[in-house]
Amino acid sequence: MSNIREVARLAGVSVATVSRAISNPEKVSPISLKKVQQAIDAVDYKPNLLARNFRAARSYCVVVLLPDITNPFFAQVIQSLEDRAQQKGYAVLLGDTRGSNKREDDYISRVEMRLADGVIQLSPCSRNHTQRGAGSIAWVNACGVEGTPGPSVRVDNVAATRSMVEYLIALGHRKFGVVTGLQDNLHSRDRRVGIDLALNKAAIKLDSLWIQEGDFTLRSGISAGEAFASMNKRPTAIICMSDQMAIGVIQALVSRGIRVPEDVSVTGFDDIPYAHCNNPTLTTLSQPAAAIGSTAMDLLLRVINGEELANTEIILPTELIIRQSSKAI
Amino acid sequence: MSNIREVARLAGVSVATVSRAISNPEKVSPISLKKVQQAIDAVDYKPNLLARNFRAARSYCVVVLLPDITNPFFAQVIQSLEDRAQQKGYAVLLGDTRGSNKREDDYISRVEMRLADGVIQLSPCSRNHTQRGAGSIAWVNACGVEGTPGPSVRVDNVAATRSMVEYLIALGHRKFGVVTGLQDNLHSRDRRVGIDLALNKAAIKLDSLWIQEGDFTLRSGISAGEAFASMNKRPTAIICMSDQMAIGVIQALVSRGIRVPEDVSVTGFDDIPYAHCNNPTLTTLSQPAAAIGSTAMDLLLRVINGEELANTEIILPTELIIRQSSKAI
DNA sequence: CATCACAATGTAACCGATTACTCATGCAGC
DNA sequence: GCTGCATGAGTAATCGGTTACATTGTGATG
Repeated sequence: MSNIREVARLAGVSVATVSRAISNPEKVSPISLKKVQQAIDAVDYKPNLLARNFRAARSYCVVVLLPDITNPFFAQVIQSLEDRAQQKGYAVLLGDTRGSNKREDDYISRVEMRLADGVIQLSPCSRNHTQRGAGSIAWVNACGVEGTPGPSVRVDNVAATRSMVEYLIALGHRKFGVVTGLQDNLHSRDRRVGIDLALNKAAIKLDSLWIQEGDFTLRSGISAGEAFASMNKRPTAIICMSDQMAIGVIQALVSRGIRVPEDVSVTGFDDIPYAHCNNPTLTTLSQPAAAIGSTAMDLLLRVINGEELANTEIILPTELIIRQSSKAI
Repeated sequence: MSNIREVARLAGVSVATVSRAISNPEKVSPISLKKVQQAIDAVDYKPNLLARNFRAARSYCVVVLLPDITNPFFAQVIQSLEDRAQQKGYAVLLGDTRGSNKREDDYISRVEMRLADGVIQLSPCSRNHTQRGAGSIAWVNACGVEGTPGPSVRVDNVAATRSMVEYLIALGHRKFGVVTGLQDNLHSRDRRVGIDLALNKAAIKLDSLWIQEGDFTLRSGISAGEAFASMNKRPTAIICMSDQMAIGVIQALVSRGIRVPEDVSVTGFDDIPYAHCNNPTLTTLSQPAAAIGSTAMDLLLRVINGEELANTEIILPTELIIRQSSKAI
């Protein structure tokens, strides 16, 4: 493997000149530049960026922590994150935690050990991570909830689900089912708050039998749908906290002969691409995945470059997307 | 930021002893070990792995090149890849190329510049990359096609689509539509070969009007479905080269009042999770995504560790999954 | 002609770890 | 008591770049 010293020798200049020829060509005479260029071509020299980064104490790498890359919503966010990262000369280390704290810690320690310059966390931060060094580590939260410490970008989950429930109430619904995320997930909490706000205002009570706990996946949606299908009395509208779960719920209901939306309306959250390819197409709350991704990356790069963003919180808009899976009672 | 010298000073030992205490504790006396441990705790020392890796000339990072992370099939593969990588102490750099050769080259150059130890390419290699150093770069192809140079893991695309067409012929179908990937994509070619083999054997001709070019995405499936919907004469079965396209095709057909499978059967390829949550559920060819991922990572790590695998080719089985979207004529 | 500014280049320290090599010490065996 | 060996620990070179600082040469200016 050729290194800078070999190039210098071949070009008849010093290593400093070679280094400058590569990173500050304007500081090198045209003659030297040409000699260096020829030597580089001759030995097919590629600078060792591991060495460069080591010297610069920068890895030009960021970790993206997410619970599940197979969730199309996250896939969209990470695609946009990565776009922006690439534009700025950064690479994205995939940190699919699958809900494991140990894996999350492993990835965070990569930053502490300088293999990455920062972390973007694509989920609410459930653990108290201030003590884990959110102070010392460049850290941005995306897709989180109200009250997240540090810089963050998110949507207003409370207002979003509230608008969904208000819409359903306007359609005449009074009996609601809810499919939540895991109980200790903060998304579940915020989205539930929005639901309760709208229900309380309309003086509607939520039957606890009709609250099913899921984990945002298709599979858990199917289970919840089966649970609803096997009930004697059913809600007229089921609000799901993710599109994946909504699609699962619909699948389970339909396969048991319960029609959506004729017998029951079902709504989702996220507006993943499959939402408008489902049959029936899915009424849902659209999150701006691409904007969340690029904004989060921009924030993180600013933090990495030393800007003091403290608790900068960027809130992006959701949109109620009305499709076939909901109808008036 | 504390470094090894500071720990050594604090512990009253040499840097060599600290280094050994961390990586070869059995070579250090219990007394020194304890002093070092205390010093490490005292200054909250984290070894700089960037320095370590530089010294070792290893990045413990691999690049995964894929065309589109929002395709759930790739998401599943990469999840399994990453699992295995993490087990072995490696990290996964996400290389979503979105079909851009420039981006692909950017990622490959990260390996040449030692920021990554190897590449797993999750798509057929379309360009002649032997000259790009598939010889010098640790490189494994996954999800490719017959005749890929270097180590690879894949399914038999020809046999798979052939079995699908044979199944449809057995159901009585004679008029076939096909939704392909991009024309120059090698998957399209192989899968087409399988289709043609089965059709030729049954002496069935393919009408070129019924061959639609897509790009494996939902969107392109919708376009293809619209094209079929607007035809006067339609095939009785549409074979799609990805589940995403099949779901898009079904969506477009159904929204124009064409029933699936009563009016037309539609089949996919991949068996993504949405395939069995679609309405109708999708008849498709299942690829072992998780096995592909872990096998590819295992292969790559062997190559990185100097094993000579040459043209090792691992072929994993597909399975014909019959669901609701196909029926006898 | 002396002085100075500036451009181009070279020398060598440096980043933070690992590790080959050296050295000191202690103990067993004769 | 001497030799030989094992063990533990220290010294310093090393990885491949970057860059502060030193040096040289050139041309402009008074």
